[in-house]
Amino acid sequence: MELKQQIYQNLRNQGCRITAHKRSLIEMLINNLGRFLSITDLENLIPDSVSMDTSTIYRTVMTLQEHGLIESMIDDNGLTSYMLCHELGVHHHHLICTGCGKTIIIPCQPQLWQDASQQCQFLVTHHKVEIYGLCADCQARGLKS
Amino acid sequence: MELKQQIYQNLRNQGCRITAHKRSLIEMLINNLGRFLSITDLENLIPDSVSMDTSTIYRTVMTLQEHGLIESMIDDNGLTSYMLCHELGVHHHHLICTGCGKTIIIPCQPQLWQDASQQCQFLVTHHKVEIYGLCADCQARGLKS
DNA sequence: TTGAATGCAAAAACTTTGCATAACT
DNA sequence: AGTTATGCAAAGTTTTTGCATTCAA
Repeated sequence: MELKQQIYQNLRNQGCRITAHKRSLIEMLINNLGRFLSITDLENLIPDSVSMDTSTIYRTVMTLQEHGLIESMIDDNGLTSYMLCHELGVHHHHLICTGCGKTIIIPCQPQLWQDASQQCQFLVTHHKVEIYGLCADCQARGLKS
Repeated sequence: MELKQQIYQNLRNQGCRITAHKRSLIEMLINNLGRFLSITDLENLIPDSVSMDTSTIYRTVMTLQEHGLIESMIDDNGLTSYMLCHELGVHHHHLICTGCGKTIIIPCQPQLWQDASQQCQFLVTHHKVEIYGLCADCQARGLKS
């Protein structure tokens, strides 16, 4: 099934309605697969033909998150950005390009902190790993970090 | 030299004045070494004998951060917390107890991303690694994650 | 004495909420 | 028809800023 249809189906299964606004927003997220988008980014991506209130964007990304369809990331300024989950349910992390926003998936390697946590009997519940830098394209474009 | 004096010296060297307010705030941070404190935490820690405006707290932690004396961390709600640097200049990460806020230092493990980044020619500039969970004490106290 | 630090009040930035209306199924 | 979603406006939070005053060196 096409990604979009999978998402619609997932939402419908839990009583969500597929409105024109949700379609637009999901469209924008699909067009930016692999790139984190802030609320402001999303606002700017809304096509002129659509009028969507900011509160609707907030509410919609919250819905998508509750359904496990998007992953989020908090930047150094405390602002949250979102993107459609890469593979539903597969835990991973990202290399995040500060030039263009593109991300590259990297596997999670919990063994890297297992020794330390076991040693002091620390019970790990969750973690945050984000690697920032410049992707090959942005380096080629001459962007500096 | 005592930690407090080191901090004062460092600030003085760059033209900062050691005011009564800064002393109080640094005192609070020293009393909570190894524990991240939010702005609200700091406000609550101000002794009754001292009156300090919130804007002063913001400005002071910013000053300390500019001088490289405190490290910060952004929680899942986008709120920033601060603590005095463990060892100035030594890069590391933390296991962070969500029960009591205590942290345990763990070394940085660049092998987490080195393979992947080299493979796709991604130039890493900085990164964020935070491991959350419950410390031994909080588990013993019966706290659940 | 002079420039940095502070309090206060106001504004800015971001997010959430209540309610009447519109839209989906 | 019944319920969810939306727009709008208002309020809530957190953070920043301008300016007159105070304080450290």
